[in-house]
Amino acid sequence: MEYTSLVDTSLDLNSNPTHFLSLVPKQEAKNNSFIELGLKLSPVNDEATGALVEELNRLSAENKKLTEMLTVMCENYNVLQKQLADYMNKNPANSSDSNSKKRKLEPHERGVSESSSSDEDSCKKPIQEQQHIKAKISRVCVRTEASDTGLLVKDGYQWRKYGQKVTRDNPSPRAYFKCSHAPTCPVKKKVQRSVEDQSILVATYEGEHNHPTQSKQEQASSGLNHRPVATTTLGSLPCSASLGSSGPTITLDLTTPPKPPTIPCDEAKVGGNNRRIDTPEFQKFLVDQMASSLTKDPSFKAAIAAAISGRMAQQNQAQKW
DNA sequence: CGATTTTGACCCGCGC
DNA sequence: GCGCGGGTCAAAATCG
Repeated sequence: MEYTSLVDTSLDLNSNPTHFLSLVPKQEAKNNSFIELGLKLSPVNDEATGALVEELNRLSAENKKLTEMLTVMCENYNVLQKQLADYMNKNPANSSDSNSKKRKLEPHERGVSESSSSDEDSCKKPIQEQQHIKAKISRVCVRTEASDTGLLVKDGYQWRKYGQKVTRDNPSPRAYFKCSHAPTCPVKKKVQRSVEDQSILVATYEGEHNHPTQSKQEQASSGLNHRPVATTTLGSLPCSASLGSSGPTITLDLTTPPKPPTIPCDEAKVGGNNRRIDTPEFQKFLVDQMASSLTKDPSFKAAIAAAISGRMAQQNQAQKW
């Protein structure tokens, strides 16, 4: 059992669209709802911006409370894990299967599974240290066309591929990239297709960029890979987020049109509390978690900015026609 | 012709 | 100590 399964915050951003739309006047929400995500791409309306800042502050406070709740959950998880270990010791026959399949974990898997231990630790570690770790490694999942075999995840930065390997646990090759925008930039990126779903590219970023991203024009011209994000209203994008010690994982579905929220029953339970994911309180938490995850990750911000500006350019073109 | 990608070789940490 | 596997290097190939 992985820690992340207990705090799986996977959600469709569209799960509660009214929450987003209620923050700004309808007309503006239609065109500028991405502002909730901290992407100040165009100065629209000072009043609306002020209201949003206020809303963000309120959500930050809520987020703090929820972080405390998460800490409690971590402790509960530790207790459960100990109980499981005891049970496994008493019933070795049941555990033989997992023992026989001893294997080295993928780095990104390690990131997730280590989240069990490191998140355990993180419950005790100072918050500053946790944030330091989270700033160093982040993961972004991008859904692509199944037929698309490329390993390119454009995110507003310029990358130079320096290696490719086929790893043991995943038949798809893993590509290694270095940031080539600035020679001194220490950031590295690993991109590999997900074992479970070949259409999902998992990009793992290590380090932080010590330079600004590409210019808006460059981003717009490069666009997002595979398929441009087909909407400026990010709130309707099929998207999910999950927590891990290696930082938040964002999954963007760039291939499917926005769908109504569909949350599997078993995913709708959180931890042992059987808390429903569709409660307003929990959805608020998820949305807040999403927003903070997105705004924390500069690469993701750049990717969204590129996608949005690209889309806006498309719309401008369409209007001219 | 410079930048980028490809790919085999090498290095190094880890488990046995 | 040895083998395995992930990560990196660097020469050759390719691209624009």
